[in-house]
Amino acid sequence: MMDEPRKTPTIQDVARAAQVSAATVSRVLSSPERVTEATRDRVTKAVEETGYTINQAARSLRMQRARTILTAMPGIGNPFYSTILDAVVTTATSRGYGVLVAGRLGDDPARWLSDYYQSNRADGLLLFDGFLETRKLHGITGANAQMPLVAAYDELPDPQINSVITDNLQAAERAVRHLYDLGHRRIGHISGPSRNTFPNERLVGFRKAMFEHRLEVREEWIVPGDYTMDSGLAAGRHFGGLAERPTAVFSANDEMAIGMLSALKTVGITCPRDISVIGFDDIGVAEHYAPPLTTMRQPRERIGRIATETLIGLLESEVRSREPVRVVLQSELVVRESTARLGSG
Amino acid sequence: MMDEPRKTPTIQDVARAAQVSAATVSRVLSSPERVTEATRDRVTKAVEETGYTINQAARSLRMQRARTILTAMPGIGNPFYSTILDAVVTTATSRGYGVLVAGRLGDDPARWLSDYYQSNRADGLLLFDGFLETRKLHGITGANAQMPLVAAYDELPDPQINSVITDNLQAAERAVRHLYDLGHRRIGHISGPSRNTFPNERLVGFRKAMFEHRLEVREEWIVPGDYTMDSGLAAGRHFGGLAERPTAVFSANDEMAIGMLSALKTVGITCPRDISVIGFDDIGVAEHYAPPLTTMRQPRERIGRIATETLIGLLESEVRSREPVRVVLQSELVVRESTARLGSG
DNA sequence: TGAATTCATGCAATCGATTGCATTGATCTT
DNA sequence: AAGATCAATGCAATCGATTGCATGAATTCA
Repeated sequence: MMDEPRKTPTIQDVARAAQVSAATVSRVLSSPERVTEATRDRVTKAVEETGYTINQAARSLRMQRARTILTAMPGIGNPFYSTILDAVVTTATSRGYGVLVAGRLGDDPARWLSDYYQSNRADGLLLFDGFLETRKLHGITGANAQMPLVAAYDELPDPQINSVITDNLQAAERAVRHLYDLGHRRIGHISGPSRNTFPNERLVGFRKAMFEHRLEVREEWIVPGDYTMDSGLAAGRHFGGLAERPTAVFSANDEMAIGMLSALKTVGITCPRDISVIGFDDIGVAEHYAPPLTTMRQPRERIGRIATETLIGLLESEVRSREPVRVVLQSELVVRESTARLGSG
Repeated sequence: MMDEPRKTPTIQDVARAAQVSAATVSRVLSSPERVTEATRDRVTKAVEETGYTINQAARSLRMQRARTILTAMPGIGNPFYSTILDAVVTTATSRGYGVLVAGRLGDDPARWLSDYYQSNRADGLLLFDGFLETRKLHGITGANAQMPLVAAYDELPDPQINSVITDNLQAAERAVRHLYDLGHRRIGHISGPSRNTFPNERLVGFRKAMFEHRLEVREEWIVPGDYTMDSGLAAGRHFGGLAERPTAVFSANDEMAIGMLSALKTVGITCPRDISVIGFDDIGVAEHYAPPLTTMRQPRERIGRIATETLIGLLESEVRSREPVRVVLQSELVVRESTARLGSG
């Protein structure tokens, strides 16, 4: 018996083995109830014997659907997004969908992404990249390429597009209230980047909460960041050099909080003795940082799962409803040791 | 002018617009030199006008190649792997390949993965999961499904399969030597998990280095871990409860080092005053942890890039060489503040 | 029992791109 | 000038699965 490289079996091979037509095999696979039990068994057996696997390329071509979703995120290396991606993959896989990951987007992201759709590689898009301008997005949804799309990122997505988001305003208020409740009155903020026209949502929430608590907002206590540890480091240096420092800081994400603490520590300012810090996201290290970080935990796993389910639901429903889907999730305050009662140090 | 949903243009549409046959359009796209400049221009123009994108499903079906690679990793949420994935996506995209991410593997991972291959969804596999047993892997490479495969993970992969790895033995020795040079003689280790038959490589390197430096290896100073922060935490508690503690610890990865420090801090043991720690990988937070972590930096970006290039090279070479490819990269010692000269605290 | 209905299955067209072979016209050779 | 050579292009088969329609057998009903 030669060990020759026999090709992978096709539906025809199965049909021959089961002594039926290819059409019947196809039916057994997709709508078994339409086939007699006897033939069904014969076919099932033949499938097993031949080791048949459906050829997705052929299937996609014929059905005009790839059973694959595309994901786009600003940086997969970022632990925040990678957790979401994990949930996306798990959910999509269990529903029989593949997950493609888009690389760094070039000059024309909309075109780049919709190419995946036009070329029949992906049926829909999960967009986790808030930096992609809404304006450019219209190239994806509008025009001739109507790629189904669910956006899931921090900042307000265009209300016209389906989205799964967390309530940043409310979360920012909770964060500030937590600091307020601990007695802090001089509160600073490291903000995320603002998009073109809109100010950063967490920054807005911060201002709103400060106003509601009748606290003074000092502009020198609001430092713009870009969600990287390095920008947190810069913010830390800024606060460290100030004559009058806030007693507590709300950072728009954990990385920047960590960067800030790292910078402050080098100039002898320790947390929570000299300054309290609350972060955002609850990334993996937050719990084990020194000190363990108080933070607003985003339900990342849920974001990923729900966004995926929403998209797949969209793909599989015949009627495309006009109303965009909007899911708003809440973040959760996780109190650890980086925030302390004022003066307790 | 109606805004009716015109379908995405096919090669036939382009052919009609350019007044040539579909065959010619195809040739302009794949081997332009075989076509007159005049027709080539006409076709190029027609492609632009129609906004034509090649239908990958049809192409895959005809060519029996999907221009897509599959990646499998134990946990995408893990920052170590997500950085690698980032590099993989960037590299693959620039070479015109898509990247599919496999979900959690079920009972029969080999079967599961090779299904992607048989079903013409992926042309090859990048395997970053060392926990997948080599024995099970043979189902992927052997049998009727000869899926091209490049493995890139810590532990010794089967020498028969292509791999991109780092030299763990050497790295472990460097780590121990660093501690030794700082005057440490009582050195402990938090190890990664051992695979069935083989002991963990970094553990082996640790023992080897200890032997070479003629240092005593105390079994109670070697704590098994599983690369999670929680297992580092447990290790920290273990060390904390010991009557005689090591003065320095080599942790098989950064997360466990962080977990350990976090546990030790709660019992008043601080780093580097009371204990020095060197980690492994140089994940993002290592630099900004308190204290900043000394670590063996793995060239994650290179691992991802080289593995991808190797796999694509394999896919595109006509002849499948019998000799497996093996690339061995070196890790780099990054000295920060978690390691200090003995007695300098 | 014969007509009507139902049901399982097969036939063949189709999805869109690629490519071996055939054809055409131009260029070269002697 | 006639045949040989070559380059550019078209024709048509092919990849493998799905599905509307046709067929024939079995079942139901009068």
